[in-house]
Amino acid sequence: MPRPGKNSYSDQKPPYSYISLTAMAIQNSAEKMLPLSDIYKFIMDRFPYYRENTQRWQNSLRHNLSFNDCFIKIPRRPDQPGKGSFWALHPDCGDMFENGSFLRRRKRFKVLRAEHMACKSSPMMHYLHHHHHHPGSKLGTASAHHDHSAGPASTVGRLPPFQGYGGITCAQPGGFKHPFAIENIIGRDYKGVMASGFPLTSVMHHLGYPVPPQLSSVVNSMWPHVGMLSESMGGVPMPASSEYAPFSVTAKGLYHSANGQTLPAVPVPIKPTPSLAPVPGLTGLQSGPAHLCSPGSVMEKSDLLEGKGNPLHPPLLLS
DNA sequence: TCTTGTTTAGAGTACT
DNA sequence: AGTACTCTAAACAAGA
Repeated sequence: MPRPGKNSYSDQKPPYSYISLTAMAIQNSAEKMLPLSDIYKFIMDRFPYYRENTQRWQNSLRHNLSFNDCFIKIPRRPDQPGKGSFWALHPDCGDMFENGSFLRRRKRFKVLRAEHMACKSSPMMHYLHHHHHHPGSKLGTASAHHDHSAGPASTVGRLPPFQGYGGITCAQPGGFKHPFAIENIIGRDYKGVMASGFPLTSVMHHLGYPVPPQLSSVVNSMWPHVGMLSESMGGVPMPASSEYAPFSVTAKGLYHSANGQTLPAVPVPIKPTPSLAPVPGLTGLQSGPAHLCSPGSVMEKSDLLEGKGNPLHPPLLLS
């Protein structure tokens, strides 16, 4: 069996669905929204597999963007010339991949008719609505001394300080953590991992603060093809990895909490390809639900309407 | 013309 | 087994 590492997975299909790849790209962007071409670029940069047969997978990807309610289209402003719209993640789509598999969602995200009108037809209005009524979040309050408006200095300079949905509480009063936020991707045990100082960088990123290179380099070493904290965030430049980080990272120390227990910190395909060998020290995680995203569960829209509380996450404890 | 976006359809696969 | 989800293909329209 080929061992993870050098070029093992370079040309193999990544263990992610197009939906997860797209969400990754969007979530990784500074503004939490990307034009189609940038989504393509992100995927091709990170996954050599997708540098071929572009017509095929790009068609599928476009299909996914249109078909799935978890993606919303945000029109360009008149002063933002360019082709196509921006694509963002629906603020309520929550933990689509909470079962730990990035190949298959637990449940398709579907918006209600009325909301669909607001989000799909006029997503920017939806964004404005949410942003207006939910200007803060638990993440925000956790660092209340920071000026929330001091977001990422709009690296592209083409948009207003659109912070994406990552900081919007929306229907999750406990603090919305997007499934593709690094917190959810690499682990749920905040307390344990916080001890290593790791998710702090993501939180900082969420809040729009520059991240010290020494911190972001840790992140990049764990999830290099995602590059959550890339050069645009002031972190170290992220090489286009030829490996799939979840199976090749050497982050043993970071995956273990203080009591030595191994954390379910990697996205695991339901049916790993033979070459997707488990990382030493992560045995037992490659099969079955990993629950790596959060202990919360995706709620039906009807549940939301019935006011059954936070459907996704308990309040985030940062202390 | 090329890119983007929408829609329909069918096959394959995982989940319940 | 039935259902749900993903992937692929294709046709078509609209806009840059």
